[in-house]
Amino acid sequence: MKRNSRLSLALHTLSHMAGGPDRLRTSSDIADHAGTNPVVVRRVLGKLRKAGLLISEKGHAGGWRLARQPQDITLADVYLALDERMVATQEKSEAPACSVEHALHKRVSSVLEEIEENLVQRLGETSIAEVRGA
Amino acid sequence: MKRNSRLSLALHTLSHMAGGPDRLRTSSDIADHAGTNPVVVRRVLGKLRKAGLLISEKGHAGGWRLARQPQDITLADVYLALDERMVATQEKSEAPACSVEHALHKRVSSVLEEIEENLVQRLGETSIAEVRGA
DNA sequence: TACTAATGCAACCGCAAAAGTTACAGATGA
DNA sequence: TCATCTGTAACTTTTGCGGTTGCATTAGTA
Ligand code: FES
Ligand code: FES
Repeated sequence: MKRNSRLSLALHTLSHMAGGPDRLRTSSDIADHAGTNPVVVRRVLGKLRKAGLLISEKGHAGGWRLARQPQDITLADVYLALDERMVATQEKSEAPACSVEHALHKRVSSVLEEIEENLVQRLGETSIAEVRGA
Repeated sequence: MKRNSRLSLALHTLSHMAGGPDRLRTSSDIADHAGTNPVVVRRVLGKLRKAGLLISEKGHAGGWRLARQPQDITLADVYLALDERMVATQEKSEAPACSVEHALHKRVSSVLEEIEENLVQRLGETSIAEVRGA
């Protein structure tokens, strides 16, 4: 696959599921479709399951399906479920040598934070159903 | 450093320069301040120079300074200068097995593209001067 | 002219994150 | 009882990126 694959994989998979929300799909099917492998799929979808976006069923004839209606799943739900931060720094205390202008440093961080929030808000305005829709 | 370091480094550096726009700073000074090394700094700032945001002067007593007034440099300028794409896939033809639903695939990509554009637009609303400002 | 100090750039190293892979336990329907 | 699917852990492979070294070039300065 490529970079940023997790969000991309999640979105593509959910979009497919949006048509035929009741049909169960195995991680193997999904992996074939997405050009990756079942374990990677289960890793990503597992996060979506923990976030309550998907339901998985074990055993024979098991698989994955949407936990809600497509119109009730926003891109922000997906983004947040993956727990990545694309804009803001994944802060690790990063102490700068910038002691005198420490205020400036925090200022930069907070601006980045605002941008991140804005992104999430924007993502919240589109649902999976709309992605599929048109 | 950490993840997303290029945008972060660029923003911090420009913010510092916004106070004292005429003073020349060497990549070495900047590296010390940012906790990295001169070559990395020159790599990142080089992109900003190509984008016309910075001017570098070679030779003895050379260094870096802003090419424009801080209020005329937006975060979008910086983001675009670095030529990264945080949301949209850095498309590499990624041919999906998704032949039947090819339209859906493109749809997903275009949604991601819209989000990316929205991000850039948001970044365009803040200038370096404002970051420093307050 | 010689010396010093800076950028610009290419080539490489090393690390860490992420994908890919293998293996297997547990669950569940046939 | 068997086949099939999830859940997870452990391991390997790939890759992006910061870090490092080296050196040509440029430009002040003595
Ligand atoms: S390191 Fe000085 S502002 Fe961030
Ligand atoms: S792979 Fe099917 S929509 Fe992208």
